[in-house]
Amino acid sequence: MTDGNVLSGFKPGGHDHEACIAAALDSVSAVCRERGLRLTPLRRRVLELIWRRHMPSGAYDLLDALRSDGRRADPPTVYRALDFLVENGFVHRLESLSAYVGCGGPGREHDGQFLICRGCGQVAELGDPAISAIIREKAHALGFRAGGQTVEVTGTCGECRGRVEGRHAS
Amino acid sequence: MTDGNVLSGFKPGGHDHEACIAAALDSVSAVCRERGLRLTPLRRRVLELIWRRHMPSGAYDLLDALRSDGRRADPPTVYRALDFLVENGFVHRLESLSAYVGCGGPGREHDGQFLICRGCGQVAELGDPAISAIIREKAHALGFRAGGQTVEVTGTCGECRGRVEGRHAS
DNA sequence: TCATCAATGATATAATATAACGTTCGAGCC
DNA sequence: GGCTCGAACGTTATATTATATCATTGATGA
Repeated sequence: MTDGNVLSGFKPGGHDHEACIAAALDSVSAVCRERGLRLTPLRRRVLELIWRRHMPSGAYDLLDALRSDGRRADPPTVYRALDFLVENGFVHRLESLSAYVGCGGPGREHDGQFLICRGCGQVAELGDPAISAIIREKAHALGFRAGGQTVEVTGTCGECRGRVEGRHAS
Repeated sequence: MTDGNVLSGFKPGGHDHEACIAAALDSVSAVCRERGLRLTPLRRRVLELIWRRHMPSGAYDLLDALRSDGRRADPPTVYRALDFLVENGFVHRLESLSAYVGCGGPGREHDGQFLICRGCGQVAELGDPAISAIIREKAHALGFRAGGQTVEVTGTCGECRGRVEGRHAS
């Protein structure tokens, strides 16, 4: 019973992370070319840093990382890059964490739904139309016209639960 | 096609706001008595302020209001009261606004879903089990055990849409 | 070449939130 | 009543997240 709505899953330790970063950058790069958006070196670098950590990044974490590059950077620098990335759907902001993650389906219109693991800190992104639709419908029934949806679920991912249960099991 | 899952709707201008505040306070008061929780004057006052504004309140708005009471207050004062109110389900925090609203179904276990009107700033709260359930199920299908859900929808309420459409209509 | 506008640099400050420690207050017990 | 204890609150300081503003740079097209 798998479904096709997982935009980005929990990553087991061993996945090819460099390839995964490269694929994300290429994909965003292609969308920018199509749409005439400017993926400047700064924006590209911020996007890369977000993918590289592979877990929600705070704006000030990114700022520190930019400074480690040797680049002078202040808060507006990183916030402007984030604004660009979020507005264009390349990165999502997790409201409940004040943090940012790469979008698993950049260029595709969707409301993201996020599963945030309390154990490992990783996040999975769903782009499940059934969830969006039921929320939109229930809102509509109240006369409310829905725009953007924020759906964030905290809990425990399979891998983390496995670890804990393994430790506690008889 | 109404349903019973609206915990707190958009309030038309003319509703009896004093009664609505009083009812909320009484209800929380009763739950505290049942559970042996201490609804101290400060906590009660913060809760009342939240209901009185009837729209999401920032912590520093509440702080200013407490100071207007003549009371000395600093950030930890209001944050501690909010912690108590949120932990016990008397108030919800809207992550996307960093603001707080009164819970429409205090004492009842539920994941709240919030409709946030961009026009009037008011918020409606749903406690819709179908929404919670589908999110929990989709998460479960990925091996994720869901804890708390944050569901916040921005959009336009019926009343505000009516106003805008009225103005623009032929 | 120059005009223009988007992007970035740079400084300052706003808005939200918590850490740490001291003081008061109230409930239960003697 | 007086004690003890812990929760609530007071108080100071600081951390974290975000934006306003104006100057500068740099790419693009007239």
